[in-house]
Amino acid sequence: MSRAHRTGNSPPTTIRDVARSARVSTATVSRVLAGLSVVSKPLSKRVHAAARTLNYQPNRIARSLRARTTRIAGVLIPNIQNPFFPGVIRGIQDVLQAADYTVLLGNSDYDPARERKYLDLLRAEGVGGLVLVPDAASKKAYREFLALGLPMVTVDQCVPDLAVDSVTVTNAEGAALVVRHLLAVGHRRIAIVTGPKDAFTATERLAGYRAALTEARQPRDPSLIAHVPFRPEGGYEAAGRLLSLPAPPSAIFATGDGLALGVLRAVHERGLHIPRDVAVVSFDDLPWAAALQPPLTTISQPTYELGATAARLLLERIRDPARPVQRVRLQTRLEVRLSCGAQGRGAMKTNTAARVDD
Amino acid sequence: MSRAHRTGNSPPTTIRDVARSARVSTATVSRVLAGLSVVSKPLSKRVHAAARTLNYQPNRIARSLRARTTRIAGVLIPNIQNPFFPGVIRGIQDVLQAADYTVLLGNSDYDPARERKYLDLLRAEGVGGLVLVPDAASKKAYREFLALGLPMVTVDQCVPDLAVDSVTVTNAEGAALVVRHLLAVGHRRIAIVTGPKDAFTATERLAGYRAALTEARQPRDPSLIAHVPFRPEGGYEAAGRLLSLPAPPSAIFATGDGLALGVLRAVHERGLHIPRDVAVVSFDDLPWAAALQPPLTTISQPTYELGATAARLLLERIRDPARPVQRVRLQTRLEVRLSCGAQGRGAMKTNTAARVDD
DNA sequence: TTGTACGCGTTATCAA
DNA sequence: TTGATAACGCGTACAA
Repeated sequence: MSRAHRTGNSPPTTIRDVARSARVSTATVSRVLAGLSVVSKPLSKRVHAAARTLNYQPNRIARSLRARTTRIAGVLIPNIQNPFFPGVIRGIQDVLQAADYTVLLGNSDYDPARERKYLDLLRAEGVGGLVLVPDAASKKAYREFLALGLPMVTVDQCVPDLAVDSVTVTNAEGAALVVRHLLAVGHRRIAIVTGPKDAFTATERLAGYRAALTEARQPRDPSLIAHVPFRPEGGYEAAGRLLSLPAPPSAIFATGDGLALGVLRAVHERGLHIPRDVAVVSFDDLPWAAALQPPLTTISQPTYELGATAARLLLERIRDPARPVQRVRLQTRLEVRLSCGAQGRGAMKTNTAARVDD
Repeated sequence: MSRAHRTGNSPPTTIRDVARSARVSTATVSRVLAGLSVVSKPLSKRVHAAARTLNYQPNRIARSLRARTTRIAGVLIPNIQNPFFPGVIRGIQDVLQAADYTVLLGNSDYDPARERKYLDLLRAEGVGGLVLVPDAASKKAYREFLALGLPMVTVDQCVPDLAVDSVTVTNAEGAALVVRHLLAVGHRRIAIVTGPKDAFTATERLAGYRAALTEARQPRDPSLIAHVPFRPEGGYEAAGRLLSLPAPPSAIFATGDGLALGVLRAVHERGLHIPRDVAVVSFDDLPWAAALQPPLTTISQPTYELGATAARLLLERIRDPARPVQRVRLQTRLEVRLSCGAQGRGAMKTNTAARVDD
């Protein structure tokens, strides 16, 4: 009696309720609903009917306990507030949800300790797999996770000598595209503001920058290369230094839109005009890049696809843990707008934009 | 033998392993680790030692099955890609994680069907509570969730006649701040671009706009009010219409930075100068607002605190399901920058900025 | 204070 | 083909 009117919520229907209602055993109900085993037509019908009328939903927790794994996938991101990630998360989620997986999201905040803690938590929650934007610092933790036999996929960044599926973009090629375009438009002193030396994307983009310069037989001035944290403040500080150089650059390539925000601030504070006094180009193409004045020329990344692909890789690995490691590269694309000076440098106008677009 | 070298991963240690190692019963282990019941010193010590050396982590799934609830909290957001939400999520996550809760994140995409599905899923995963950015469309689904006795908190938006804890900001007051400032700076034809009529924040901000106009005894021109979807395209379209008016506004108040992005594009496309030809003010103060040229004057919202407060309310409600409903309002703040024409309108310069800042 | 034993809701094994 | 029953790992009556 006291149970009956508890808080007004009736206890959820279990497999036993369905079994009783259909006058079969719980085993039969399970078999019918799993659809694997063969059950006779009449019983099957009765079970389905009972399940429907009782609005039976299998208890995922009990199922997990039994199966020793859940249909939950962990997603571990260094910083949700970086506007690059939401698109990725979205892609991951859409694909996983379609496969009846739920997403458990974590934020490591670029802190190895926090990351570690989250990894443990995910394990404890019994996740069936993990999509991860790795941080160079915690290779050991990843190894442990992998050693447990848990499926794992890396997005955006790679952990060099870890045999794990990964999805990244063509960082070097994208950076080279930028530099080639800048050269074509007439720039000669091109600076690069990139992330920490141990960050995979920072390194690759820097490599692309160098390659493009070499390929054009341009000198490489080390003072035009800045390594800073991947945040607006980093870009601000780096741009400040670069613009104070005796021979300042005529173009600054920020390898991320966050960085570019800081670069822009430094440029504006000095009253410099973009692109007349200095061109600014970036990497990411976040939604606001086109709204800036002048609109920002950037490398566009397929964030959604990055996530969706990672999720697909994860599902495949869950299905077949023994399959060979896959390393997928997604294409980047140069979005030529005005901040690079494509149309603003008088005699130097070129049709690079058209050339690049195709 | 075949089990022994499975995939190289030893089976996780259970409470039984600890019990055996400490030469006590599983019940004692459970009691010691829960710390509720009283256990004698020596046994307690042995248990702790055993647990530590075996690196025992209680299985959360088994625990959930037993407790009929999990230490997972659901978070349901209409759209992660809206840069307003990551800050909120971050706040939620920090607080919940500190309380040993994990966050299960969902994206409804403003689609009631998807939202519905996610709500069901969260229930199936046995979440212990829910933090929700509600969508007017699915009031019924929320009611059901609540009827199940599941703790729930609403952020950013309110569901008017639903008795549920909520955290929102002072939308009307913020909007009024904007309008008063624009009036003080000399604007008379002030347009507002806001969200759909059934969106709580859109309505409140519109109310603030109206109130400020009335309070200053200014006429209200209905053609200066635009309701559009809360996305850049909406802002673009609305601004286009407004600027084509026979008597166009001298200032446009976009009630969200996403909207402002579209407004800005429309203004730029017409070759209009901000703030000389038209002022633009916004709501949210996303990280890039200050990097625009001119820097965007906006109402700043405490996104992180919004999330953190919601999480705290949720924890409190979980602890005490019977406590009275709490509706918390967080303060907004006007960030006066240049897009409003505070310093750009010659004779109309005022010291509003200083007045507002304190 | 400690231990035994049951049940949470499933699925899988074994007999019938 | 179907049903009884034993796990999965934990917490907690209840008994000792």
